[in-house]
Amino acid sequence: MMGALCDFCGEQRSMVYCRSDAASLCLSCDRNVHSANALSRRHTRSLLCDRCASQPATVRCLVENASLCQNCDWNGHATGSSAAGHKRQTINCYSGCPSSAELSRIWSFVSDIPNVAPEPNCEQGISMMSISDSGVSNQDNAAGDNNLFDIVSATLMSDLDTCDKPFVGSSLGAGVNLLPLAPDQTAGTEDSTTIKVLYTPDKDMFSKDSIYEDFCVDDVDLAFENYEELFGTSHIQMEQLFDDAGIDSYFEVKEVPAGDSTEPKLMQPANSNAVSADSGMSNPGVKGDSSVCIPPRQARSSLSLSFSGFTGESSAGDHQDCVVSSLLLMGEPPWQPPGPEGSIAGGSRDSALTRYKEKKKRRKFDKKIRYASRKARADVRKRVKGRFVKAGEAYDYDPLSQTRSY
DNA sequence: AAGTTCTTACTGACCACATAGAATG
DNA sequence: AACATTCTATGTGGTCAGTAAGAAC
Repeated sequence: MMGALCDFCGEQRSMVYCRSDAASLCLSCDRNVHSANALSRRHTRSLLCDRCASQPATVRCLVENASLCQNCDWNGHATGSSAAGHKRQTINCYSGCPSSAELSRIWSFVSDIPNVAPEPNCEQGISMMSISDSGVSNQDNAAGDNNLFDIVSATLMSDLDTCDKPFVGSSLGAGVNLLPLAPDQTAGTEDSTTIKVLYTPDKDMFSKDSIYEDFCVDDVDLAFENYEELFGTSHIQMEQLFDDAGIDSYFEVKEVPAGDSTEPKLMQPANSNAVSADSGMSNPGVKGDSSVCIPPRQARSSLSLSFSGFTGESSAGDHQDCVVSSLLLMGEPPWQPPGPEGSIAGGSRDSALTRYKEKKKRRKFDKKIRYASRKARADVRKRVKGRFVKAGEAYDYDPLSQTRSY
Protein backbone atom coordinates (compact mmCIF):
# COMPACT_ATOMS: atom_id res chain seq x y z
CA MET A 1 0.00 0.00 0.00
CA MET A 2 1.31 3.37 -0.91
CA GLY A 3 1.40 6.10 1.62
CA ALA A 4 -1.26 8.41 0.23
CA LEU A 5 -2.95 10.43 2.91
CA CYS A 6 -6.64 10.70 3.54
CA ASP A 7 -8.25 13.46 1.47
CA PHE A 8 -10.40 14.46 4.39
CA CYS A 9 -8.19 14.50 7.47
CA GLY A 10 -4.89 14.56 5.65
CA GLU A 11 -3.34 12.65 8.49
CA GLN A 12 -4.20 9.02 8.26
CA ARG A 13 -3.22 6.75 5.45
CA SER A 14 -6.04 6.46 2.94
CA MET A 15 -7.41 2.97 2.49
CA VAL A 16 -10.64 3.27 0.56
CA TYR A 17 -11.85 5.19 -2.42
CA CYS A 18 -15.31 6.73 -2.75
CA ARG A 19 -16.33 7.25 -6.33
CA SER A 20 -19.14 9.62 -5.51
CA ASP A 21 -16.88 11.91 -3.58
CA ALA A 22 -13.89 11.18 -5.78
CA ALA A 23 -11.92 10.97 -2.59
CA SER A 24 -9.47 8.64 -0.95
CA LEU A 25 -10.24 8.24 2.69
CA CYS A 26 -8.89 6.56 5.76
CA LEU A 27 -11.33 4.18 7.38
CA SER A 28 -12.07 6.55 10.17
CA CYS A 29 -12.99 9.42 7.88
CA ASP A 30 -14.80 7.00 5.60
CA ARG A 31 -16.99 6.05 8.49
CA ASN A 32 -17.53 9.64 9.58
CA VAL A 33 -18.22 11.04 6.15
CA HIS A 34 -20.43 8.21 5.03
CA SER A 35 -22.49 8.03 8.15
CA ALA A 36 -23.48 11.64 7.76
CA ASN A 37 -26.80 10.96 6.08
CA ALA A 38 -28.75 8.39 4.19
CA LEU A 39 -27.45 9.62 0.89
CA SER A 40 -23.82 9.42 1.78
CA ARG A 41 -24.33 5.99 3.27
CA ARG A 42 -25.27 4.82 -0.18
CA HIS A 43 -21.92 5.80 -1.61
CA THR A 44 -20.15 2.67 -2.70
CA ARG A 45 -16.52 2.40 -1.76
CA SER A 46 -13.72 0.05 -2.44
CA LEU A 47 -10.16 -0.52 -1.41
CA LEU A 48 -7.63 1.85 -2.83
CA CYS A 49 -5.33 0.55 -5.53
CA ASP A 50 -2.00 -0.45 -4.05
CA ARG A 51 -0.16 0.58 -7.15
CA CYS A 52 -1.47 3.96 -8.20
CA ALA A 53 -3.20 4.84 -4.92
CA SER A 54 -5.64 6.98 -6.81
CA GLN A 55 -8.25 4.58 -8.10
CA PRO A 56 -10.52 2.04 -6.46
CA ALA A 57 -9.15 -1.45 -6.49
CA THR A 58 -11.33 -3.98 -8.19
CA VAL A 59 -9.17 -7.05 -8.07
CA ARG A 60 -6.68 -8.66 -5.73
CA CYS A 61 -3.63 -10.32 -7.24
CA LEU A 62 -3.03 -13.35 -5.09
CA VAL A 63 0.48 -13.79 -6.41
CA GLU A 64 1.65 -10.23 -5.84
CA ASN A 65 -0.58 -9.86 -2.80
CA ALA A 66 -1.70 -6.50 -4.06
CA SER A 67 -5.01 -4.79 -4.63
CA LEU A 68 -5.20 -3.26 -8.05
CA CYS A 69 -7.50 -0.97 -9.95
CA GLN A 70 -8.56 -2.03 -13.40
CA ASN A 71 -5.95 0.07 -15.07
CA CYS A 72 -3.06 -1.21 -12.99
CA ASP A 73 -4.37 -4.73 -13.24
CA TRP A 74 -4.60 -4.60 -16.98
CA ASN A 75 -1.23 -2.96 -17.27
CA GLY A 76 0.39 -5.38 -14.88
CA HIS A 77 -1.30 -8.48 -16.16
CA ALA A 78 -1.39 -7.75 -19.83
CA THR A 79 -1.82 -10.65 -22.14
CA GLY A 80 1.55 -12.08 -23.00
CA SER A 81 3.30 -10.81 -19.94
CA SER A 82 4.73 -13.13 -17.37
CA ALA A 83 2.16 -11.93 -14.88
CA ALA A 84 -0.77 -12.63 -17.15
CA GLY A 85 -1.50 -15.92 -15.46
CA HIS A 86 -1.63 -14.55 -11.95
CA LYS A 87 -4.59 -15.69 -9.99
CA ARG A 88 -6.79 -12.79 -9.09
CA GLN A 89 -9.76 -12.33 -6.87
CA THR A 90 -12.51 -9.79 -7.19
CA ILE A 91 -12.65 -7.12 -4.55
CA ASN A 92 -16.12 -6.23 -3.44
CA CYS A 93 -17.42 -2.75 -3.05
CA TYR A 94 -19.48 -1.83 -0.06
CA SER A 95 -21.77 0.87 1.12
CA GLY A 96 -23.22 1.78 4.47
CA CYS A 97 -21.15 1.96 7.63
CA PRO A 98 -19.35 -1.32 8.04
CA SER A 99 -17.36 -2.03 11.15
CA SER A 100 -13.77 -3.14 10.95
CA ALA A 101 -14.95 -6.67 11.55
CA GLU A 102 -17.27 -6.48 8.60
CA LEU A 103 -14.53 -5.04 6.46
CA SER A 104 -12.26 -7.82 7.54
CA ARG A 105 -14.85 -10.28 6.35
CA ILE A 106 -15.05 -8.91 2.86
CA TRP A 107 -11.38 -8.09 2.66
CA SER A 108 -10.00 -11.14 4.34
CA PHE A 109 -6.72 -10.63 2.54
CA VAL A 110 -6.10 -7.30 4.23
CA SER A 111 -4.35 -7.85 7.48
CA ASP A 112 -4.09 -4.33 8.82
CA ILE A 113 -7.60 -3.00 8.92
CA PRO A 114 -7.69 -0.50 11.77
CA ASN A 115 -10.29 -1.02 14.41
CA VAL A 116 -13.15 1.23 13.44
CA ALA A 117 -16.43 0.95 15.22
CA PRO A 118 -19.58 1.75 13.30
CA GLU A 119 -21.34 4.99 13.98
CA PRO A 120 -23.96 4.65 16.66
CA ASN A 121 -26.50 6.40 14.50
CA CYS A 122 -25.72 4.36 11.50
CA GLU A 123 -28.59 1.97 11.53
CA GLN A 124 -27.79 0.76 8.09
CA GLY A 125 -24.92 -1.64 8.15
CA ILE A 126 -22.77 -2.80 5.38
CA SER A 127 -24.20 -3.41 2.00
CA MET A 128 -21.90 -5.38 -0.16
CA MET A 129 -21.89 -5.82 -3.87
CA SER A 130 -21.53 -9.46 -4.59
CA ILE A 131 -20.44 -11.34 -7.62
CA SER A 132 -22.07 -14.54 -8.69
CA ASP A 133 -20.74 -17.06 -11.07
CA SER A 134 -23.23 -16.27 -13.73
CA GLY A 135 -23.05 -12.57 -13.43
CA VAL A 136 -23.74 -10.03 -10.83
CA SER A 137 -26.50 -9.42 -8.43
CA ASN A 138 -26.96 -6.95 -5.74
CA GLN A 139 -28.03 -8.26 -2.42
CA ASP A 140 -29.30 -4.97 -1.28
CA ASN A 141 -32.12 -4.38 -3.65
CA ALA A 142 -34.32 -3.16 -0.90
CA ALA A 143 -32.07 -0.25 -0.34
CA GLY A 144 -32.09 0.62 -3.99
CA ASP A 145 -28.39 0.62 -3.78
CA ASN A 146 -27.44 -0.80 -7.11
CA ASN A 147 -24.53 0.78 -8.77
CA LEU A 148 -23.86 0.12 -12.35
CA PHE A 149 -20.21 0.86 -12.14
CA ASP A 150 -19.58 -1.41 -9.28
CA ILE A 151 -21.34 -4.15 -11.10
CA VAL A 152 -19.64 -3.48 -14.35
CA SER A 153 -16.20 -3.07 -12.94
CA ALA A 154 -16.50 -5.94 -10.54
CA THR A 155 -17.68 -8.33 -13.16
CA LEU A 156 -15.35 -7.03 -15.75
CA MET A 157 -12.47 -7.85 -13.52
CA SER A 158 -13.70 -11.12 -12.17
CA ASP A 159 -12.07 -14.28 -13.22
CA LEU A 160 -9.89 -13.03 -15.98
CA ASP A 161 -8.20 -16.35 -15.89
CA THR A 162 -11.29 -18.33 -16.45
CA CYS A 163 -13.13 -16.53 -19.11
CA ASP A 164 -15.83 -19.07 -19.53
CA LYS A 165 -18.64 -16.69 -18.92
CA PRO A 166 -21.66 -16.63 -21.16
CA PHE A 167 -20.88 -14.63 -24.18
CA VAL A 168 -22.97 -12.11 -25.92
CA GLY A 169 -21.67 -10.37 -28.95
CA SER A 170 -20.31 -6.90 -28.90
CA SER A 171 -19.63 -4.53 -31.68
CA LEU A 172 -17.03 -2.70 -29.70
CA GLY A 173 -14.78 -5.53 -30.44
CA ALA A 174 -14.99 -7.13 -27.05
CA GLY A 175 -15.58 -6.28 -23.51
CA VAL A 176 -18.70 -5.53 -21.63
CA ASN A 177 -22.24 -5.84 -22.71
CA LEU A 178 -25.06 -4.50 -20.67
CA LEU A 179 -28.02 -6.66 -21.31
CA PRO A 180 -31.34 -6.79 -19.54
CA LEU A 181 -31.96 -10.28 -18.37
CA ALA A 182 -34.84 -12.18 -19.68
CA PRO A 183 -37.38 -12.95 -16.97
CA ASP A 184 -36.21 -16.51 -16.67
CA GLN A 185 -32.70 -15.30 -16.07
CA THR A 186 -33.55 -13.10 -13.17
CA ALA A 187 -34.06 -15.80 -10.65
CA GLY A 188 -33.53 -14.39 -7.24
CA THR A 189 -34.16 -10.85 -8.28
CA GLU A 190 -37.44 -9.10 -8.26
CA ASP A 191 -36.49 -6.39 -10.61
CA SER A 192 -37.01 -7.38 -14.19
CA THR A 193 -34.80 -4.54 -15.31
CA THR A 194 -31.78 -5.96 -13.57
CA ILE A 195 -28.80 -5.60 -15.78
CA LYS A 196 -26.52 -8.52 -16.24
CA VAL A 197 -23.00 -7.85 -17.25
CA LEU A 198 -21.26 -10.45 -19.24
CA TYR A 199 -17.57 -10.63 -19.62
CA THR A 200 -16.47 -11.68 -23.02
CA PRO A 201 -13.74 -14.22 -23.42
CA ASP A 202 -12.13 -12.29 -26.22
CA LYS A 203 -8.66 -11.71 -24.88
CA ASP A 204 -7.74 -10.02 -28.11
CA MET A 205 -9.38 -6.99 -26.67
CA PHE A 206 -6.01 -6.20 -25.22
CA SER A 207 -4.24 -6.53 -28.46
CA LYS A 208 -2.53 -3.62 -30.07
CA ASP A 209 -5.09 -3.04 -32.74
CA SER A 210 -8.00 -3.45 -30.47
CA ILE A 211 -10.36 -0.62 -30.09
CA TYR A 212 -9.84 -0.97 -26.40
CA GLU A 213 -6.26 -0.06 -26.59
CA ASP A 214 -7.29 3.22 -28.08
CA PHE A 215 -10.50 3.78 -26.28
CA CYS A 216 -9.58 2.68 -22.83
CA VAL A 217 -6.08 1.80 -22.02
CA ASP A 218 -3.85 4.59 -23.10
CA ASP A 219 -6.30 7.40 -23.02
CA VAL A 220 -8.27 6.91 -19.90
CA ASP A 221 -8.49 4.56 -17.07
CA LEU A 222 -10.31 1.44 -17.96
CA ALA A 223 -12.51 1.55 -14.96
CA PHE A 224 -16.08 2.50 -15.67
CA GLU A 225 -16.02 4.61 -12.60
CA ASN A 226 -13.83 6.96 -14.52
CA TYR A 227 -16.67 7.81 -16.80
CA GLU A 228 -16.18 11.45 -16.04
CA GLU A 229 -12.65 11.30 -17.27
CA LEU A 230 -13.68 9.12 -20.13
CA PHE A 231 -16.32 11.51 -21.30
CA GLY A 232 -14.93 14.51 -19.57
CA THR A 233 -18.32 15.53 -18.33
CA SER A 234 -20.83 15.08 -15.64
CA HIS A 235 -24.50 14.49 -16.21
CA ILE A 236 -25.06 18.18 -16.42
CA GLN A 237 -23.14 18.29 -19.61
CA MET A 238 -25.42 15.73 -21.12
CA GLU A 239 -27.06 18.39 -23.16
CA GLN A 240 -23.67 19.39 -24.42
CA LEU A 241 -23.32 16.01 -25.93
CA PHE A 242 -26.52 16.48 -27.80
CA ASP A 243 -26.02 20.02 -28.81
CA ASP A 244 -23.04 21.33 -30.61
CA ALA A 245 -22.35 18.64 -33.09
CA GLY A 246 -24.33 16.23 -31.00
CA ILE A 247 -23.53 12.74 -30.02
CA ASP A 248 -23.21 12.02 -33.66
CA SER A 249 -19.97 13.86 -33.63
CA TYR A 250 -18.47 11.11 -31.55
CA PHE A 251 -19.71 8.22 -33.52
CA GLU A 252 -20.23 8.63 -37.16
CA VAL A 253 -23.86 8.62 -38.13
CA LYS A 254 -23.75 10.81 -41.15
CA GLU A 255 -24.92 9.42 -44.35
CA VAL A 256 -22.13 8.25 -46.51
CA PRO A 257 -21.92 8.08 -50.24
CA ALA A 258 -23.49 4.95 -51.52
CA GLY A 259 -20.30 3.91 -53.14
CA ASP A 260 -18.24 4.17 -50.00
CA SER A 261 -18.60 0.71 -48.61
CA THR A 262 -15.71 1.16 -46.20
CA GLU A 263 -17.69 3.57 -44.05
CA PRO A 264 -20.38 1.55 -42.39
CA LYS A 265 -23.42 3.39 -41.23
CA LEU A 266 -23.96 3.17 -37.56
CA MET A 267 -27.35 2.92 -36.08
CA GLN A 268 -28.91 6.03 -34.74
CA PRO A 269 -28.28 6.34 -31.04
CA ALA A 270 -31.91 6.31 -30.09
CA ASN A 271 -32.33 3.06 -31.89
CA SER A 272 -29.12 1.61 -30.72
CA ASN A 273 -29.79 2.01 -27.09
CA ALA A 274 -30.27 -1.61 -26.38
CA VAL A 275 -31.31 -1.21 -22.82
CA SER A 276 -33.88 1.44 -23.32
CA ALA A 277 -35.23 -0.27 -26.33
CA ASP A 278 -35.50 -3.56 -24.59
CA SER A 279 -36.78 -2.19 -21.38
CA GLY A 280 -39.99 -1.40 -23.14
CA MET A 281 -40.00 2.05 -21.63
CA SER A 282 -41.36 4.77 -23.76
CA ASN A 283 -39.08 7.68 -24.07
CA PRO A 284 -41.02 10.75 -24.94
CA GLY A 285 -37.99 12.96 -24.92
CA VAL A 286 -36.11 10.98 -27.46
CA LYS A 287 -37.24 10.87 -30.98
CA GLY A 288 -35.65 9.28 -33.92
CA ASP A 289 -33.50 12.26 -34.53
CA SER A 290 -30.62 12.11 -32.14
CA SER A 291 -30.01 15.79 -32.48
CA VAL A 292 -33.27 16.62 -30.79
CA CYS A 293 -32.53 18.82 -27.85
CA ILE A 294 -33.71 17.04 -24.75
CA PRO A 295 -34.19 19.01 -21.59
CA PRO A 296 -31.46 17.75 -19.32
CA ARG A 297 -33.57 16.45 -16.52
CA GLN A 298 -36.06 14.88 -18.83
CA ALA A 299 -33.31 13.17 -20.62
CA ARG A 300 -31.91 11.95 -17.36
CA SER A 301 -35.27 10.73 -16.23
CA SER A 302 -35.75 8.74 -19.35
CA LEU A 303 -32.38 7.21 -19.09
CA SER A 304 -32.86 6.52 -15.43
CA LEU A 305 -35.99 4.62 -16.21
CA SER A 306 -34.09 2.53 -18.59
CA PHE A 307 -31.71 1.72 -15.82
CA SER A 308 -34.22 1.74 -13.07
CA GLY A 309 -32.23 -0.71 -11.09
CA PHE A 310 -29.28 1.56 -10.92
CA THR A 311 -30.38 4.66 -9.23
CA GLY A 312 -28.21 4.59 -6.17
CA GLU A 313 -25.35 6.86 -5.38
CA SER A 314 -25.42 10.55 -4.92
CA SER A 315 -27.37 12.90 -7.01
CA ALA A 316 -24.61 13.38 -9.47
CA GLY A 317 -23.29 9.92 -9.61
CA ASP A 318 -26.50 8.12 -10.25
CA HIS A 319 -27.35 10.13 -13.26
CA GLN A 320 -23.91 9.78 -14.57
CA ASP A 321 -24.36 6.09 -14.42
CA CYS A 322 -27.11 6.38 -16.89
CA VAL A 323 -25.31 8.81 -19.08
CA VAL A 324 -22.23 6.82 -19.60
CA SER A 325 -24.13 3.65 -20.05
CA SER A 326 -26.31 5.10 -22.67
CA LEU A 327 -23.38 6.64 -24.38
CA LEU A 328 -21.59 3.40 -24.50
CA LEU A 329 -24.64 1.73 -25.80
CA MET A 330 -25.44 4.44 -28.23
CA GLY A 331 -21.98 4.19 -29.56
CA GLU A 332 -22.49 0.68 -30.67
CA PRO A 333 -25.23 -1.18 -32.39
CA PRO A 334 -26.69 -3.73 -30.03
CA TRP A 335 -27.01 -7.41 -30.31
CA GLN A 336 -24.41 -7.92 -32.92
CA PRO A 337 -22.47 -11.09 -32.94
CA PRO A 338 -18.75 -10.99 -32.33
CA GLY A 339 -16.28 -11.05 -35.09
CA PRO A 340 -15.33 -8.82 -37.95
CA GLU A 341 -18.79 -8.53 -39.36
CA GLY A 342 -20.05 -7.33 -36.05
CA SER A 343 -17.39 -4.76 -35.41
CA ILE A 344 -17.07 -1.30 -36.67
CA ALA A 345 -14.58 -0.54 -39.33
CA GLY A 346 -11.40 0.64 -37.76
CA GLY A 347 -11.01 3.75 -39.84
CA SER A 348 -14.40 5.14 -38.99
CA ARG A 349 -13.98 4.39 -35.36
CA ASP A 350 -10.51 5.83 -35.25
CA SER A 351 -11.71 9.05 -36.73
CA ALA A 352 -14.56 9.15 -34.31
CA LEU A 353 -12.18 8.60 -31.45
CA THR A 354 -9.88 11.27 -32.74
CA ARG A 355 -12.73 13.72 -32.84
CA TYR A 356 -13.80 12.62 -29.41
CA LYS A 357 -10.37 13.24 -27.99
CA GLU A 358 -10.13 16.65 -29.60
CA LYS A 359 -13.52 17.63 -28.35
CA LYS A 360 -12.69 16.30 -24.95
CA LYS A 361 -9.83 18.73 -24.73
CA ARG A 362 -12.07 21.62 -25.67
CA ARG A 363 -14.91 20.74 -23.44
CA LYS A 364 -15.68 22.98 -20.56
CA PHE A 365 -16.64 21.74 -17.17
CA ASP A 366 -19.53 23.19 -15.31
CA LYS A 367 -20.85 21.48 -12.25
CA LYS A 368 -18.13 19.44 -10.71
CA ILE A 369 -16.98 18.93 -7.20
CA ARG A 370 -13.73 20.84 -7.12
CA TYR A 371 -13.11 20.66 -3.43
CA ALA A 372 -13.99 17.40 -1.76
CA SER A 373 -13.32 18.97 1.62
CA ARG A 374 -15.99 21.58 1.01
CA LYS A 375 -18.42 18.95 -0.03
CA ALA A 376 -17.61 16.94 3.04
CA ARG A 377 -18.24 19.92 5.24
CA ALA A 378 -21.44 20.84 3.48
CA ASP A 379 -22.55 17.27 3.92
CA VAL A 380 -22.37 17.59 7.68
CA ARG A 381 -23.46 21.18 8.09
CA LYS A 382 -26.60 21.91 10.05
CA ARG A 383 -29.45 23.59 8.24
CA VAL A 384 -32.75 25.34 8.58
CA LYS A 385 -35.03 24.65 5.67
CA GLY A 386 -32.06 23.66 3.65
CA ARG A 387 -30.06 26.76 4.42
CA PHE A 388 -26.87 26.64 6.37
CA VAL A 389 -27.10 28.05 9.85
CA LYS A 390 -24.47 29.49 12.10
CA ALA A 391 -22.79 27.14 14.47
CA GLY A 392 -24.66 26.96 17.72
CA GLU A 393 -27.90 28.31 16.33
CA ALA A 394 -31.12 26.34 16.19
CA TYR A 395 -31.43 24.01 13.29
CA ASP A 396 -34.08 21.79 11.88
CA TYR A 397 -31.84 19.34 10.13
CA ASP A 398 -28.59 17.80 11.22
CA PRO A 399 -27.14 15.48 8.59
CA LEU A 400 -25.01 13.80 11.22
CA SER A 401 -27.83 12.81 13.50
CA GLN A 402 -30.71 13.17 11.07
CA THR A 403 -32.70 14.61 13.88
CA ARG A 404 -34.61 17.81 14.07
CA SER A 405 -34.15 20.25 16.90
CA TYR A 406 -37.79 21.29 16.88
C1' DA B 1 -62.05 24.81 -29.64
C1' DA B 2 -61.15 27.78 -25.83
C1' DG B 3 -60.66 28.81 -21.08
C1' DT B 4 -59.76 27.55 -16.26
C1' DT B 5 -57.79 24.79 -12.69
C1' DC B 6 -54.69 21.40 -11.07
C1' DT B 7 -50.44 18.74 -11.19
C1' DT B 8 -45.80 18.01 -12.18
C1' DA B 9 -41.18 19.34 -13.32
C1' DC B 10 -37.57 22.49 -13.32
C1' DT B 11 -34.62 26.52 -11.92
C1' DG B 12 -32.33 29.59 -9.07
C1' DA B 13 -31.70 31.82 -4.62
C1' DC B 14 -30.53 31.34 -0.01
C1' DC B 15 -27.68 30.31 3.97
C1' DA B 16 -22.56 29.67 6.90
C1' DC B 17 -18.05 29.01 6.70
C1' DA B 18 -13.59 26.76 5.45
C1' DT B 19 -10.30 27.67 2.25
C1' DA B 20 -7.87 28.89 -2.16
C1' DG B 21 -5.80 32.58 -4.03
C1' DA B 22 -4.74 37.48 -4.31
C1' DA B 23 -3.00 41.50 -2.12
C1' DT B 24 -0.14 43.67 1.05
C1' DG B 25 3.61 44.28 4.40
C1' DA C 1 13.12 37.65 -4.26
C1' DA C 2 11.13 35.13 -0.57
C1' DC C 3 8.18 34.72 3.16
C1' DA C 4 4.29 35.90 6.41
C1' DT C 5 -0.02 37.93 7.20
C1' DT C 6 -4.45 39.74 5.91
C1' DC C 7 -8.26 40.11 2.89
C1' DT C 8 -11.58 38.56 -0.56
C1' DA C 9 -14.05 35.44 -3.40
C1' DT C 10 -15.53 30.86 -4.00
C1' DG C 11 -17.87 26.50 -3.42
C1' DT C 12 -20.66 23.27 -1.06
C1' DG C 13 -26.02 20.86 -0.37
C1' DG C 14 -31.06 20.82 1.13
C1' DT C 15 -35.07 23.45 0.84
C1' DC C 16 -38.35 26.54 -0.98
C1' DA C 17 -40.58 29.93 -3.99
C1' DG C 18 -41.47 31.06 -8.54
C1' DT C 19 -42.26 29.69 -13.20
C1' DA C 20 -43.47 26.83 -17.14
C1' DA C 21 -45.58 23.08 -19.33
C1' DG C 22 -48.88 19.67 -19.68
C1' DA C 23 -53.14 17.24 -18.19
C1' DA C 24 -57.83 17.25 -16.85
C1' DC C 25 -62.22 19.17 -16.92
